[in-house]
Amino acid sequence: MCFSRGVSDLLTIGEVSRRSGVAASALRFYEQRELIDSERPGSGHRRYPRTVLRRIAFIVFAQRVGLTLEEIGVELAKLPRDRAPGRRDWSRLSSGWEARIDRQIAELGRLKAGLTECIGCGCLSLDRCKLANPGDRVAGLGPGPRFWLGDTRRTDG
Amino acid sequence: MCFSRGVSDLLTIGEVSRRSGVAASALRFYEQRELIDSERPGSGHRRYPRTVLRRIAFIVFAQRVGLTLEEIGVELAKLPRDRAPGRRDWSRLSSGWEARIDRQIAELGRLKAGLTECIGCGCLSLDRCKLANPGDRVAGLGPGPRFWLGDTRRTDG
DNA sequence: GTACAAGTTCAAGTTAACTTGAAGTCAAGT
DNA sequence: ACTTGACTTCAAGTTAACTTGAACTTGTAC
Repeated sequence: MCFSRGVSDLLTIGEVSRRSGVAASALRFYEQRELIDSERPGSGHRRYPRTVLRRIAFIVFAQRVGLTLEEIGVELAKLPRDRAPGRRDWSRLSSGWEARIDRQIAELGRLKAGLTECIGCGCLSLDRCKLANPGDRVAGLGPGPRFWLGDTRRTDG
Repeated sequence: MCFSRGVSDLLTIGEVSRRSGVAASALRFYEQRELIDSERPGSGHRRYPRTVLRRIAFIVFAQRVGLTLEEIGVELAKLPRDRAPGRRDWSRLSSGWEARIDRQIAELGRLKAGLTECIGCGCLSLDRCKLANPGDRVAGLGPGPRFWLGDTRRTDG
């Protein structure tokens, strides 16, 4: 419980974890995936500059929006390496998120409308209701492992 | 019953798979999880009554709505065992789905509003923005993976 | 100087919902 | 009878995003 680090610019992994709400194991995992990085002065213990917090914030936000860590890595790679990323840089990366959320909302709306229709009329059946058909599906939507629900297999016929 | 058409009433697993769009392996898996069942007359091959299609439809829909197979199993267990489930039975089971979808939409709406605010003002930071950590869902959700940060909130208040 | 908290690596485990593979059986057409 | 395709079981693999555990080292408070 020592907060005597006021002078130093660098944060330990525990401090970063506490400040970000992201577990230390997750931070090591992110580093392994090259989403963040750290210095190792002397002891081998990780030290992070404060800017890592913003990077972590980006990762957490992006996950909420539905990006995978791989996609997030691609986005992060677009940041300038020669200078500290500014507000505009971050903003550019997240510019597509609103549209993405809108699409998710729209898809849920269609699902809801379809449910009302299908259950209201009692035709809860795969023959009749296009709702469950893979033609109209959207992967990565909402909760649940969409990977397995999507059309991994061709369903022609 | 009286005017039975014999075995032609029963479907093979391949037929059910084709009609439902659900892979045969998934059907076996569902049976193992006791979400559906089958007869085994003679050969050991599964034979399904047509009513299984409606049951499968329910499973697929429920997944789209975001229920896990375990939750779906609980729901299906509420169906009457002494008679064939009717429209009302199915409808009762899915009565909460619309509200559930509405909650998901509302949450996405909040996310979007928060994004506009946070990115617009450039405060993309975990310190300031409550968005990334609504309640305490990000930190300390207990063991196991925090899948997608979107679903692990069975404990919502 | 000695606890003990906090850090390290690495491999393996967790979760959901399946899929894949191996090795064998059954059914239908010719 | 033979061939082909559909079916069977069972165990193990897949995916993402981490977590957990073991064995060990470093940092610091007293």
